[in-house]
Amino acid sequence: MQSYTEENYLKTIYHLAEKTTNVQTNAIAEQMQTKPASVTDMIKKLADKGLVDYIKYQGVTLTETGKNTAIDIVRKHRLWEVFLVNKLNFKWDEVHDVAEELEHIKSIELIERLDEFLGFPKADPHGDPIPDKNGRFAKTQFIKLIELKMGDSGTITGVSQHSSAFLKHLEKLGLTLGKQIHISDITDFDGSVEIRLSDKQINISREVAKHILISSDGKN
Amino acid sequence: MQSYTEENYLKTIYHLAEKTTNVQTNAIAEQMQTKPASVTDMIKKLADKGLVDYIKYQGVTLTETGKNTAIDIVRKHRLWEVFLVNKLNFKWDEVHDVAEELEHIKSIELIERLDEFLGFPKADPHGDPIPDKNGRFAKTQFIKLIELKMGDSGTITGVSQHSSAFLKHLEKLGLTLGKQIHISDITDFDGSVEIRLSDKQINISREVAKHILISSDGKN
DNA sequence: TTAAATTTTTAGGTAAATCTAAAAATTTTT
DNA sequence: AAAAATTTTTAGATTTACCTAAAAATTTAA
Ligand SMILES: [Mn+2]
Ligand SMILES: [Mn+2]
Ligand SMILES: [Mn+2]
Ligand SMILES: [Mn+2]
Repeated sequence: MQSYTEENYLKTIYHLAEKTTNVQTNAIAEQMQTKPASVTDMIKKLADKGLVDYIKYQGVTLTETGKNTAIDIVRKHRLWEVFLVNKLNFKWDEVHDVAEELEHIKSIELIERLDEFLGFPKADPHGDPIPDKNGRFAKTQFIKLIELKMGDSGTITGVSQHSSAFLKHLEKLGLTLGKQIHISDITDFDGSVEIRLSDKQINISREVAKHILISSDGKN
Repeated sequence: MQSYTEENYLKTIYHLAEKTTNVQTNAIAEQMQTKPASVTDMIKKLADKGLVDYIKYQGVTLTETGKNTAIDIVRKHRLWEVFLVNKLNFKWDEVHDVAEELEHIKSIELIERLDEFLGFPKADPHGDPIPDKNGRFAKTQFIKLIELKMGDSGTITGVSQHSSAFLKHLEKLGLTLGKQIHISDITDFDGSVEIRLSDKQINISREVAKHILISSDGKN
C-alpha cells in the first residue's frame, strides 16, 4: 500500500517517462513543486519498495510493479474526470484539481463500479485514454495541430496542456473535442495557423497549435 | 484548512457530543483507535486553532467554527454514501469505509453539485439526516424499537449501529428502511420482540431491537 | 476522608515528508 | 583537458502525527 505522496511521485515519474527515457531528479522536483533533495529522499524509498530502479546520478525508471501502480492512478484520475464532467456538469478546465485528490481513494470496488456507471469510457474530457482495469489502453496516435500542412483536415481529439487558462481559451475559440478542422492557411509572418471550422474561420498562435492534438482524416 | 486527521477528530468529537455533553479524552481515543496521549496532543492543537474549547482534565467541546466544520464533514460523508448506494449500487453495509475517505475531498463546488445530482437527499442509506449546505438539518425524532410496547406500529427510519454484520443481518430479516412494522408480542423469557411485517412474522433479539429506529405511526 | 482506581497529561522519542545549505558528481563550455 | 555550469546527493533540521512510560489530577470506593 502506498501513501498519497508515493502515488503522486509514481504518477509524475510515469508521465515524465512518456517524454524522456530516463527521468531526472530535477524534472520530478519541478513537476511535484518540491526540492531536488526531497525527490532524492523519496526515490530511495521507492527503490527500496521495488517500485523504481535507481542508480545514483542516473535518474529513475519505473519497475513493472511501479508502472502498474502508476497506470492505476492515472485510470482513477481520468475516470473521476469523466464523472465530474459527464455527471456533475463541471467544465473540462475545472476538473483537474479535484481529480488530483479523488485519484487517491483506495477501493477497487469503487473504481470498477464507477467505470461501469460511466459506461466504460475510453477517453477522459481532455482526450486522454483511460486504461482498463488490467491497465491496458491503446497508445493513441495523435498529431500535433502545429505539424499539419496547409490543406490538411482532421478532428480535435486531445490536448497536451491541461491548464485552465489554455482550456478556457480553446473553449472560447470553439476548439473542443470532436470538432472537425481544416487548415486553410499558415501565416508567413508569425507561423500562426488559420483554421476553418464548420461555421467559422479563426486564427490561432503557434503556441496554441502546439498543444492541440489531431486525429488526421488525411489530406483532402 | 484542516488536515485529514484534524477533520476526523472534529467529526469524532461531534458524534460523541451527541451522547454526552463534555467529551472525554479516553472516549475520543477509543473511537479514533489511538492512544489518550495522542488525543491530548491533538486537542491542544485544535484548541490553538480555535476549533474546540478545552480545559485540562475537563474534556472538550466544539466551538461554533469547530462544530460547523464537523457538520460539513458529516454532510459530505452522508452525501457520498447516498451516491454509492443510489448510483453505484453498493449495499448499505458496504459504504462506510469508502465514505470515510471521500468525506475529506476538499471542494465546495464538488459537494454542491453532488448534492444536486443526487436530488438533494434528506437522509443517507442508514436513515441519518443530511445537513444542507448551511449546516441545517432537522433533528429527527426517532424511537428505539426496543422502547415500543406490544401493539405499537411504526416505520423503520434508521439504525444506530453501522457495522456491516448488523446491517447484513437486518437485510436478511427484511428489516430495511421504510418497512412498516407492528409489535405483535414481547417474549417474557428473554425480552425478544415478535414483529409482524406486511408479509411475515419474525422474532428479533433485544440487542437487535435496541439499534433499530422507528418513526412511530402511533398505536393502532 | 483516606485509599484505590481511573483518567488525563507530560516527557521524551519515532517515522514520514519536507526543507536549506553545502558537498560531490556529471555535463557542458572554453 | 581544465574550468564553469549544472545536476544530484548528503547532512542536519523541522513539522505532523503518532507512540510508551511515568507523573499528576480526578473520581470512586472503602
Ligand atoms: Mn494526486
Ligand atoms: Mn485529463
Ligand atoms: Mn474520515
Ligand atoms: Mn451513514
